[in-house]
This record gives sequence, structure tokens and C-alpha cells, in this order.
Amino acid sequence: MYLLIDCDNFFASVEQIFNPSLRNRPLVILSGNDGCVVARSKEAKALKIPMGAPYFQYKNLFLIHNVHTLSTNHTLYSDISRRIISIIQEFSFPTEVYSIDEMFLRVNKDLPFILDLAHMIRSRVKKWIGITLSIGIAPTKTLAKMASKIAKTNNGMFSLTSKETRNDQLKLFPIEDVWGVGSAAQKKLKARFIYTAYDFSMCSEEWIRKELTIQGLRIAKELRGTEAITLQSHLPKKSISISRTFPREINSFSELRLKLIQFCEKLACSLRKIPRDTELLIVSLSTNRFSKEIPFHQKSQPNALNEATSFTPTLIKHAVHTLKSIYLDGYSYKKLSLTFTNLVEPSAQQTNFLHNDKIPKSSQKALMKTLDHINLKYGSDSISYAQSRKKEKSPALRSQEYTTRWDQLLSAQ
DNA sequence: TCTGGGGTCCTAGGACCC
DNA sequence: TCTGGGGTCCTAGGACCC
Repeated sequence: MYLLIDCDNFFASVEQIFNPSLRNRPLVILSGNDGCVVARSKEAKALKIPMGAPYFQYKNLFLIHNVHTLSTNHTLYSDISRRIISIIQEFSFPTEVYSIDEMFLRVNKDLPFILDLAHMIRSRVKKWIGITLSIGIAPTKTLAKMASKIAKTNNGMFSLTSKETRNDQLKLFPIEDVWGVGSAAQKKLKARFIYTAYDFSMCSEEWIRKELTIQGLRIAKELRGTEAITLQSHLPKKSISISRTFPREINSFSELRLKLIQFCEKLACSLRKIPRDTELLIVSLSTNRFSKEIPFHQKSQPNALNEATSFTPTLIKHAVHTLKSIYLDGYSYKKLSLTFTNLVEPSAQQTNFLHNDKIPKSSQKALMKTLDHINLKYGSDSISYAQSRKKEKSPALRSQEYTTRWDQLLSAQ
């Protein structure tokens, strides 16, 4: 059996742990630049505030209903997530950490045991962390996801283990809520009068394979109770990226260059943490996709490196060079992103016969190690490249880093 | 004025091989 | 007049997730 464990209203719930005045009231968490809503408390959901709602369009509604708004505090959410994961992993069943607030567990035991386990996990996380979980139990991952959604309105737990319950629930479950069915698939299905998970599970395999590819077929099989999507534990990362939408449009190369260098420093640091080296970097640049006056323009450029590396100066050099190749004078850019992909283990490094570093590999490694160490000990912007030196102020509505910074610990009297 | 960020997987089509 | 058949690998772009 699979368990899907999902944290209820995760970001909002985390904020409520540390600030009791935010409990039992509408609360929304905003994306970067306070652009749009990325999380809502139960009360905010009840006000029909949709996921992704642009802040500026909803400001008035928030005022009228006294909705509290906060900027995102990812450091805090990641740390709480890490704690919850470690509590669940103590039970020693195979797990897959699916997202910051979701996790699959595979348990080869009988149902009474599994129900006991699920209860224990729920109460422990509630007591030790203060977060409420919804748990779905079923023979496949897709059904477990479905069960966890049903659990939200069923005291936090739901099992789809018996065939009878399963068919009843499939008939009630809208097709668009099925895991893996997005807007494109939904459109095709509804055109064929397929509205529920049950309708979908009854379609012929040939038709599904043809219209919705192998992915659609897997979903259909899983809905029928046949495992087609396996547990994926501890998969190494294939790519890492960083991207930002700017509050204002940028139309100077030097300003973009500065941003890109800052991205490079951060991303190279994450790369060394995994630890991996990258063989391919991709820089992409786009204009405002909502602009009515200027047509949307996006350009993405890969740059294959001579040798896999995680040495910040080399990465900066190549990234800036790539940026130069796609930057067009006269455009106003709204978003910049940097991706490192084709990641290789540093020990499995293939060196280039023709390439000759000015600084020996061993010195590069030692230098980066020292840099990371200093930044870890004294704060992430203690040492940076002169080219990227610039203080960024954190958003006014952001909560404290209660669990990751000594100077922001909560004190109790 | 103002509209997020970080990922994975799959497919079609081109380039290339003998 | 008439131009094969069977593969692999890579990449861009789409779809999807939270």
C-alpha cells in the first residue's frame, strides 16, 4: 500500500505556528516581489481566493475581509519541511519526498497496521511540529493522491483499499482533480464526455495511449488499482535553476549582468552543496508576458562547458558571455533565469585534454570550499564577487527566520 | 504600477550511422 | 521514370506537478 502524506495549507500553517494571532483567520502568502498568492489558510480558501491570484487585483477584497498577507519565507518553510520529513522517516518505511509539503510512503503490511501507523504519524507531527496532515491510503500512488484529497473533508484520513469504496469514490471524483491530468488532457477528455475518474478508468487503453500518450495510460491503470508509477526514492537531481521576475522592467545590459552574476554565485553554491559539477548552463531572458503593447519575446541559450565545473568564476564568465549573445538592445526585460544541467559527480569528472586551467583544479576546489565555509558561518553575503556586490533588502511583509538564525529566534516569557 | 519559482518526464523531429 | 531500411542520440518544446 501507498500512503500520501500532505501538509494542510502548508505555508500558511507554518506562519501560524509562530504567530498565534494569525490562527483561525484568512491568511495568504505571496510569491516573490509580493506578486501573487501562492498559499492560503483554510479561511482564505473559504473566501474563494484562487491559487495564483495577482495581489494587486485582490488588494481591495483583502481589505474588506481583513485578510492578512505575508511575503514568502522559504527558508522557514524548508526548515519545517525538513523536520516533518525526518519525523516520518523515523518509522523506517521506504519514502519518496514528492514536494516541500508532500511525501509518499510504501508499507507492505495489513490495513489495521497501516491505519494505526497513519494515526501515529498524524498525531506526532501535530504534537511535535504543529502542522496538520492529510493522509491518503491506497494500492497505487495515483489513488493515494486521490484519497488524500478526499481525506481533507474526512477528518484527515481516507483509505481507498476496498474495491467497492473505490468505485463509488471514482464516480464522484472530477477528472481535473486526478493527479497528472492537466488542462490539455482535461480538454480532450471533456470533449469525449469524460467527466469523472471513473469515466476515465473505463476508456479503452488504445484510445488513451493514442490521445494522452504513455503518461495517460499509466494514470488510467493506476486508477484501476494496477501499479504503474513506482516509488522514486533518493533520485539525484538532474538540473537546478534560479529565476526571477523583476518588479520593474530592466532595459540595461549592465543591470541584467549584475543580476546574472548574483544568480551564478547562489546557484554555484547550491551545486557544490549537492555536490555536483555542471556541464551545461542555460541562460534565458523574457519580456513581460502580460504586456498589451509589446509582443512577448523569450530567448533561451544553452552553453556547453569544456569541462564540468562548480567553480564560480568560470561559471560567471560563461553565463555572462551567453547573456551577451541573446541580449537585444531596446527590449525591456521582465524575467531572467539561469539553469545548470547535465550534472555530474565531482569524483566522476571527465577532464578535457586540450583545456588548460590557469588555476589548478585542486586550488579551485579549495577556494570554493573556503568561500562557502565563510558564508555559512557569517551569513550568506559575507563574501561575494566584487562585480555582484549590492545589498538587497528583504520584503517588508516577511516573517522572521525563527528556526534558522540565532538573531531571529523567538523568545518566550 | 502591479501577474512566482523550481522541478520532471515525454515526444517529435533532425542529424547521424551502416 | 525510378533513390531503402533499421537503428541511436540529441534537442526543443510542451505538459504537468506543487
